[in-house]
Amino acid sequence: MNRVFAELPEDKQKRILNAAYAEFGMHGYKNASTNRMVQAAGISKGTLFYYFNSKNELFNDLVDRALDSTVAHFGALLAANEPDYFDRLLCIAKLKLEYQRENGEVLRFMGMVFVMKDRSHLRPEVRKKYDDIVNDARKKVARQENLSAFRTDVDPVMMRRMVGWIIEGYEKDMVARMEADSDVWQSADIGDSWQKYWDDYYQFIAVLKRIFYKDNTGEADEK
Amino acid sequence: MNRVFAELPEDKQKRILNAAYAEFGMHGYKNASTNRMVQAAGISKGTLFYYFNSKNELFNDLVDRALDSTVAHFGALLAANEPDYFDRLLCIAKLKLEYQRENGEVLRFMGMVFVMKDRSHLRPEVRKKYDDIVNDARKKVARQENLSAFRTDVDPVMMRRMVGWIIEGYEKDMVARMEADSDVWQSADIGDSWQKYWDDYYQFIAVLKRIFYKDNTGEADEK
DNA sequence: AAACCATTGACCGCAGTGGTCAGTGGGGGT
DNA sequence: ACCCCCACTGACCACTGCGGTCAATGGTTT
Repeated sequence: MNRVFAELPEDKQKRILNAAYAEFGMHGYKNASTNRMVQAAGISKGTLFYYFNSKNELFNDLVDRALDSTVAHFGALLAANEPDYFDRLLCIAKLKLEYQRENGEVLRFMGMVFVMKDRSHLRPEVRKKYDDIVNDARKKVARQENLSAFRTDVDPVMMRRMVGWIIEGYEKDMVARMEADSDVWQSADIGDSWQKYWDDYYQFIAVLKRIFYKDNTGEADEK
Repeated sequence: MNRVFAELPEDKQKRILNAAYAEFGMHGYKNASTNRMVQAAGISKGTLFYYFNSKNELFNDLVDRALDSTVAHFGALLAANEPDYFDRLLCIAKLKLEYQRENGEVLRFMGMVFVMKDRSHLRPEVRKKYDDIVNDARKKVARQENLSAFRTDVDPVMMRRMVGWIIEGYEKDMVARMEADSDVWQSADIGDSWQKYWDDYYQFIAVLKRIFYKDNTGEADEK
């Protein structure tokens, strides 16, 4: 990366990075077009290659930045120790959706990198950094597992998988709803609609507890 | 579609169609390459365009065939009336995975058509046929809804969504496992490993019933 | 005035696209 | 033996879009 880029006004940097994140995130490494990037960023082709010498260098730089950014945002989470399984999921979701709102391109980009089958374009150092971070996170999450409050008539591993699928589905829905409402955000007070989503989510987590924890019968004994 | 193609030996037809299904399914309409298709099918480029006059005609023909094929395979399901919600899901899954095993390319292709945002390449008649079938299926499924056995302490709509996400996740897992085992199938007796998956699935459905139906407490009262 | 340097966009060679068509060769009719 | 038919081939076409380059530009500093 060229020194000049680092000294650019922050908003211009962001415009360029976001355009690149979005393009890679949508089309993957190979099908991402530098032409579309520069058009979206509002700069000329020459400038992009002046800042980053090649498509590959740009890509690796983006991965590196995205890793730093996500670690900075989610790192604290892994240190904290919320004891309840679902409350911990709630924390994760909160951070994730917060990050999604202000940095959606980066998350989609990281998702694409995560499922990318061909990693030959990742520089070894970057690939190592990526693997280290992912493994570290996995280990820390595993250490926090505590399923003692779960109902005992269902295999806990299966239960965790189920919960995972449900959360995934719910979050996908939530993001879709948020994107549908995103034009409203531009003008109206964000706090309100944001709160609405969270009320929904709290209720949703409460349902999960009622279903998967042991001290609730199928019949309504609370509401 | 050329008359000559219809008079081809069935296996040659299938080889060509499957190659095309796979290519479109993997890369979408625009990025699908007729070159890769003919290579995978083991025919020459000229032949493909002799059978189907253009990429677009081929695509529409594939959609049309896929619709007929899936309707033939799943049509009976919508008429039948398995009263239990989960057992009905089980029927669906059984048909789906059966179809998947012998016709995986078609399912992936249909999935791609289903999520395709740009439908400008679908001929109007084919688009209409597609929409009619999808809407018809939706209506019939909705008519069969009967949630009276579900626990009453959770919103039934939310519950149905959760079940949908779980099933989706489980099936994705199952397909992945099946693909990992697919080399085994080639030689060993298929019946056995196939049965293994179904035992798993039955158990999985039993768990869902235990969790989402009302007359089970959180503690083990059956196993 | 001169040197500097961030920025531009026309341009390059290339890879891969959907589609074409003169040519080929085996089978059947005469 | 002949020829005609026609399914089939693959070299070829015009074209698009790619990653990447570089002479030219123009504002700023010396």
